[in-house]
Amino acid sequence: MKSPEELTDLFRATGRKVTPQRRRIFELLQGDGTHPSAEEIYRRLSAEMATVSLKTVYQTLGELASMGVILSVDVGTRSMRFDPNVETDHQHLLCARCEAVRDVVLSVEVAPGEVIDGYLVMRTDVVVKGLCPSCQAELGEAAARWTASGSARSAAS
Amino acid sequence: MKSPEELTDLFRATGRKVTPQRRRIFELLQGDGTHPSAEEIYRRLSAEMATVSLKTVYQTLGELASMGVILSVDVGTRSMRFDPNVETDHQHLLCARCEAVRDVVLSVEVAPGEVIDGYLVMRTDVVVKGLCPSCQAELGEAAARWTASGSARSAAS
DNA sequence: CAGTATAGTTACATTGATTGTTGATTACAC
DNA sequence: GTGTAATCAACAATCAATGTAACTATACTG
Repeated sequence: MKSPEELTDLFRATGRKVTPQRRRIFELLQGDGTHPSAEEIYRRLSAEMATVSLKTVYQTLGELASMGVILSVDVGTRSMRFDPNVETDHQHLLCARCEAVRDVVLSVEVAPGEVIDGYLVMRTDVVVKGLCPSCQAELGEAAARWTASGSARSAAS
Repeated sequence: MKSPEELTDLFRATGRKVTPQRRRIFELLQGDGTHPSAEEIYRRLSAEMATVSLKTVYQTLGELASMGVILSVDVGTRSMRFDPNVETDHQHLLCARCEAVRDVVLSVEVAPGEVIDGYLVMRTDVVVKGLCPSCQAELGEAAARWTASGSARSAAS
């Protein structure tokens, strides 16, 4: 992701204003590989700026996403997750238990521009659902059974 | 998907009751390849049974899904889509414009049971986003531009 | 460096999909 | 047929996300 300074310039250059709340959101996202939700960013920001509104967070994240500076990722958890990694093409790993999300590079067999079953392909999104290392550790040998059973309801595709 | 008769037996065998509304939902799902949402099923059902409630539809679809008779599919549209095809392993094609969903068989490079980046894999879901044939036709040569621009907001992964 | 247009902020209301609650109704095993 | 547990319909509630409107602050301008 671009640095907070670069984002500040980019925002001003595109007629946007940079407020303390926005600058802080830029900083919080920098190098964050945990794919936080808007609520999570809001939680962190609220700790320092008691009066920020959730709306401000959604708005800033939305602008960053529409500018292509971050990615808004839908992995089937109820809420959108935000990913500062736009440099490398990648897919996502989702923990079925704790909902941790991690980037993973996979080769995708369907490329944009191709036509498959009559559909003109734009993009292909892959979500690999499994158990993260710490959830495996917490579950112990129950992990194999948990994965076999498909975990929670809603097969999510 | 199992036939309405088989489902009736299966429901009774598992202590569930089969009401006219449920039987009709079984029938509506039979061989439906359009991946209807709960609202869509409700819309169709309401045409014949004016007083059905949306809750009943959600409840019945939820039970069918938890019994493994249908799949509840999350392709990033706001609402869940339901898929009677549980026989063959497949992935999904989503039209970015009209939100039509179609099954597609793709080879997936990550198999359940494997460990990737420390994650114990349970399942891999692929959503190929593009333009369906009729939307391409409606857009004409604008189709290429539309797909290039990524269409609507929210890159959905 | 002050003035001001305009974007951003907050608090609050609203939407849309889905789920919870409850009292009335009904399927179905006996 | 009848009893009783499951299901139903109507309504309220939830959760993520967005819309509204009055107020505030940023960043050009002179």
